[in-house]
Amino acid sequence: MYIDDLQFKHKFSNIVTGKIDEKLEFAATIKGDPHLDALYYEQFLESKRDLKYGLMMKKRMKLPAFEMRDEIINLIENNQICVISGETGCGKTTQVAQFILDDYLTKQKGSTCRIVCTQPRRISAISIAMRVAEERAEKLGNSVGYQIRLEKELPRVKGSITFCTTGVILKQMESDPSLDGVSHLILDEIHERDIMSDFIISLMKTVITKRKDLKLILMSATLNSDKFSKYYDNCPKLEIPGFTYHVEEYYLEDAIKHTGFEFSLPLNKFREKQNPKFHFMKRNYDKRHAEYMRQFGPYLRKLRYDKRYTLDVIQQLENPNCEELSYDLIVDLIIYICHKMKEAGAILVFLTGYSEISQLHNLLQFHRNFNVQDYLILPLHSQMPTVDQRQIFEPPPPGIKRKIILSTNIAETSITIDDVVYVIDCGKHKMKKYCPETNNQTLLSEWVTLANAKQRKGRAGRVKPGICYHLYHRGREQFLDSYPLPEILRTRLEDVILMIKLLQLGPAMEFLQTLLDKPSEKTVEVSIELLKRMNALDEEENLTPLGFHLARLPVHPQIGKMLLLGSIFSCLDPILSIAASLDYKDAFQLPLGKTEAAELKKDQLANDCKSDHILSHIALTRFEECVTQFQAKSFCWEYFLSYYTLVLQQNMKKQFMLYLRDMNFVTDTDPKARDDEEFEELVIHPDHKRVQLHKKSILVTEGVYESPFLVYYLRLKSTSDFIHDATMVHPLPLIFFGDQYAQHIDNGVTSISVNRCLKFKCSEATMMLISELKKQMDWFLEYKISNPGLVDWTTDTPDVKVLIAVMELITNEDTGEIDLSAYDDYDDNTV
DNA sequence: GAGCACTGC
Repeated sequence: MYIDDLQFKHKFSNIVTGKIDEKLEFAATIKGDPHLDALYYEQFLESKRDLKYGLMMKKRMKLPAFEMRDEIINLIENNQICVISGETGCGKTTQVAQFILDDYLTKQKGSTCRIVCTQPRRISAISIAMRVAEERAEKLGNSVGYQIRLEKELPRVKGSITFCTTGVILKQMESDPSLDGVSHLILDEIHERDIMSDFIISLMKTVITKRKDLKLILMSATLNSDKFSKYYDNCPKLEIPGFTYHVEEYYLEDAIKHTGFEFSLPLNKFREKQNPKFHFMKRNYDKRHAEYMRQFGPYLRKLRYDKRYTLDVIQQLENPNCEELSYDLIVDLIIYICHKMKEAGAILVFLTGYSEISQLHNLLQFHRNFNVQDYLILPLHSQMPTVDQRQIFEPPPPGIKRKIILSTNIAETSITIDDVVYVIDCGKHKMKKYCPETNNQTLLSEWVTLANAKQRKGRAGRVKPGICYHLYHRGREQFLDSYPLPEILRTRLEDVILMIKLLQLGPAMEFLQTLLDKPSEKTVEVSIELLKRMNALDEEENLTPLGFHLARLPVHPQIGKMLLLGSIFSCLDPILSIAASLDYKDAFQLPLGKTEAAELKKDQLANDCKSDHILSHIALTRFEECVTQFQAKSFCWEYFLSYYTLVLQQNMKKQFMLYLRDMNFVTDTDPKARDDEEFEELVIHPDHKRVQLHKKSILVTEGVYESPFLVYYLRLKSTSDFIHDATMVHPLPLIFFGDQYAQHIDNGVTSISVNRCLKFKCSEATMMLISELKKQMDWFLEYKISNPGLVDWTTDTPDVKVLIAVMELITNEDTGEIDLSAYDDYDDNTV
């Protein structure tokens, strides 16, 4: 049996080590269909006579893009690749694809036109598709459609436009890299520089050499469109002027001038209290002050010379703390706008995160110069329940003077509120970063870039002229970066590397060098190392059978491996829930001012399971058990859960089952069909660092741990080094599912170690037993992964016996049959 | 003792 296995693996590696070029050789050119051409032409003429079409056309004609219609069509027709740039409001996203399609339809060659337009976000893919269908006086599913993960409304195959997320088209290209049948690929919003866009831009460089009849249209904001044109050998570029209303831009100096705000003197509280630390604080302050003046002295001197601001204002700016987030200043500004500014419209305040929103919300609630009843204050954060509410988009109810939205950068691109006329930009945002040298992920607040500031300002000018306050002074501006660091330079690359391998693009490093911005060699090395350690790549960096499965699954590789093991061990249902929750997002919400109640309900739901992972499964199971939508919504309301997140998690589980069935790991797509017992098993990330359990984990309140070990998925440094999700585990699962297994005999004492950092004392007999079982289990798992198929638990074969023995051993650990105790000096990563 | 934002046939 195991000899077959080796042969299989050998054959397998031949399948996946080809080159993408060979696949692309078979790329076919698109053939026309005269019958369809005529039919689509007739239908097009028909829809043009529709009253609604005419009405929509009047609006479309006002868009700047419309005036450049012929230029755009000619540019695309005469070039295989081009860049179209334009600011928000120019209409490029809704019009360019329609120009192309209408041109084909009119020339009676509609059957040869199939446009795919990618969007970075799910919501935009749907809403743009709906808008475009409306403009064409059609329903979705005729000439316009969309596709996002787990949701689609596809248009007719020929003569159509499909709006999809970049991830969807990339996933399709894994099996169809030549984009068979697609005539135009439009990559929209590429200036955002998300990983998917960067990746597809590079991938297309190879594809277009073999698909000469495929047109590639790159669409970006004007600011950095040159970069894309240069990347494609200076391909032609067209700029569409934007259309937004003028937004008056103010800075910190103006905010101080308008409100008369004074910052508290930095050392006051220490002086008052005769604090013994005063001298230390003073030295510290003096140093910061000197540094600040070195940087901004010239600017402040210029201000004095200009006389545009009073000396009082300039003195405020000389305080090195003046650019630090001041809630009092923001409150004063909001009051100033509410009392002094006549123009109706909502106020949008950009803050960095949850606690800032919460604090400002509190201050406004109880401020004596601010009559809360007159205003509608809405916090906006991805984990607050308000994101699912329509209130945010609707005009304030009668009797309410203004809508005031306190938001994170979610309102910068993802959520658009049309009636905003005033923007207050705190000048900072939080950003996730990865440091390969320390293998740390961080989430810290930092200065925004000029591109962010511009985008925030633009949010005030969507319906009429607006006003934007940036809470840093003009002197700061020259020190701000132009653009945010592209996402590909800020993350680990395991999934990107697996994609490179599945697409047969050669050595990972070589391909990554061809990207618009190249990730550091160290990051690539660290990621390849992890994939090798997981046994997803072999020593020559080829996909192993396991790697092949992981590359195809639409989840991060570690979560994919968990899914495969879950199916082999027949405990899929909880594993599917955990995978959906970890890979997508936690469904628990954080309602402002009700966090304690939310925590209590969470604990109640957890029912002492000592696992955030099992808790996510409980939440989803209880949700799935609800019979009616009303029940489901009440359940969510009671436990502060997001209905939409749970629906998506539920659908993800179904999707995972389909994948596992196609890979032959299961035969039935009912997740509970073969679950034998409840036991979970997770990927282990050992580290020698001291870490803290994040407060959102239910284990935080747990006083006594039966076991000193936790497994986790996400570790992120913010105010401290936090583990965000955890499950208490006993030593044996760690030994069986951890890697780098080794045995030791030191001075006659036998022990077992895993992950090079956890060492367990045990008797020699135990060691021999575990070692033999582990060896056999690993063989069997590798075999099952190379030759997927159901494990037949009813048979008596040695393999099944091994699995059953392991499962019994693991689940009965607390019976104390086995002597196993942790070495103290090795348990560094326990919490 | 605490939670930027996205995304996958």
